[in-house]
Amino acid sequence: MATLKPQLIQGYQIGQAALRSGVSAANIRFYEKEKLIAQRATGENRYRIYSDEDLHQLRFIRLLRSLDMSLNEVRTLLHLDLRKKSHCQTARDTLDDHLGHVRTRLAELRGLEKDLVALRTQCDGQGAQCHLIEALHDRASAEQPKRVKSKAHSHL
Amino acid sequence: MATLKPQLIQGYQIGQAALRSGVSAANIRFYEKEKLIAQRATGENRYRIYSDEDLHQLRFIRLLRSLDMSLNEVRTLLHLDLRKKSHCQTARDTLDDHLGHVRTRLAELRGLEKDLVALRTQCDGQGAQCHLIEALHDRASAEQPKRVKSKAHSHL
DNA sequence: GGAAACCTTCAAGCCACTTTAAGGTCAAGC
DNA sequence: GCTTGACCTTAAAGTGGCTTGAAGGTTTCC
Repeated sequence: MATLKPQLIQGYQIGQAALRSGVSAANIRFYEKEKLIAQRATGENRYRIYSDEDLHQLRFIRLLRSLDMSLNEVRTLLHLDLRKKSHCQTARDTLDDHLGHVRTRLAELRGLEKDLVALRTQCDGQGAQCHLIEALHDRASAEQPKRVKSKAHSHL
Repeated sequence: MATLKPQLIQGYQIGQAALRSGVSAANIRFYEKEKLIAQRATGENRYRIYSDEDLHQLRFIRLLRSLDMSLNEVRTLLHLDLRKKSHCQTARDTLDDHLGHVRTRLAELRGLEKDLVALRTQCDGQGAQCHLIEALHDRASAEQPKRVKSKAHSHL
């Protein structure tokens, strides 16, 4: 059982930081390697030590990732200075861009759902009236090879 | 410029198969390696040759992929016999499973959209009234590290 | 002093491809 | 016959955002 131990004077070891930030230890190391967070390995035994501010940054990253932003978008937002007008603009643009990606993907998925529901009606579940597989093959025959998959932000 | 050349007596080379199926040549080779399609390299010069039936199968795979099914789901559906009742059941289950994934992802994305729109209102675009970055940091502080990312079908 | 529970690095695996490198084959034109 | 260029071949590495595993070091408790 992983538990929340009392804070050390110097800070939290990676396991506690993981527990308290919701970012796994391996993932924290990964973010460090990707330079999303600073290196925190200290001298003596090479254990990483994190402060409450570090925890905040980890939660911030987790929030942006939960909004499905890419690590590059996260990187952009991480280095913003609240006071600069140009940085406000950057934040807004990043958010707008991302909202665009999400809406595009939403439209695609709604189309998918419609297609799948339509296919689903081809099968009554009893076997006697199942034209599902035929329907799939018919569609394949009817398909014209025009479309190109959009690859940007396909992780959505 | 890639064009539709007349069919060879024996069939299509991989480039023509790609053009006519909508699956890229490299991807066709990849599907062969993954055993979604049979090996088609012939004797003399080791060029692959595809028949119209092969093209149909490629289009079938492309259709299922455009419905965002995983290669494993595609594999399942590829080997079904239309006449067997149990296979109808399998097809139906696969489709239902997949519909479930799509709907889950749709719900997630709708939540994301809502969150992003809410954040977006924090910025008026003039800089003077921008609380976007503060809002993001406030959220990070408020977040409780409970959630676990669902990894199954995360490609949706 | 020994076991459990931490921590470390480095490498590989996941998915569905795409891209690159280095080279073989073939038809047309000179 | 020789070149040019458009095909084709394989194998390997890159993409993104992680997770998992191996092999070992450290710390703490009994």
